[in-house]
Amino acid sequence: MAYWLMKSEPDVYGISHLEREGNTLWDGIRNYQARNFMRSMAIGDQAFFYHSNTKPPGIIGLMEVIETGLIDPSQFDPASKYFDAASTPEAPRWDCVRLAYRRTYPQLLSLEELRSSFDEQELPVVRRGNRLSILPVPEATALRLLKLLDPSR
DNA sequence: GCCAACGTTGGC
DNA sequence: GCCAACGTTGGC
Repeated sequence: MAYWLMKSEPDVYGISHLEREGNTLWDGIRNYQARNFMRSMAIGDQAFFYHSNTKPPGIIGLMEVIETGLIDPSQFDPASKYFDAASTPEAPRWDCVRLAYRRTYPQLLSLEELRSSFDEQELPVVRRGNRLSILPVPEATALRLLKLLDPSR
């Protein structure tokens, strides 16, 4: 079982949306590196939900991968901002996974706090200018994160 | 609003 | 294949 960090802007799609829906298709990823990380996900993997472009940014919740290898339908929808005219149903370019809501933490663990606890090797999201919206989290880092997020467990 | 850190595109 | 121009993400 692997751990991941996945960013989303709470104004667009935040942890409260996911809590309401129960699970969601993580679509709209249009970066090959991020897509390849999704391709390497397995059912049961845990993903930290990171609120980006907000004040303050940071980890707010936990999700679980419940389906993999799904074709991203938004690439074929001309009305979608994620429409990709170069992608065909015969050879889809973008795929995604389905994530289930697991929990919302009582307090957001801010980027500033993350920087004081982890270096760039342990948690790449702390690197200045890191734009990748999906990142792997090494197990040792994940276990420390879980403890920081919920000391009672 | 600024800018760092990329990724993408297209001319050559 | 190189690289300049441009676009995007996202922190500050």
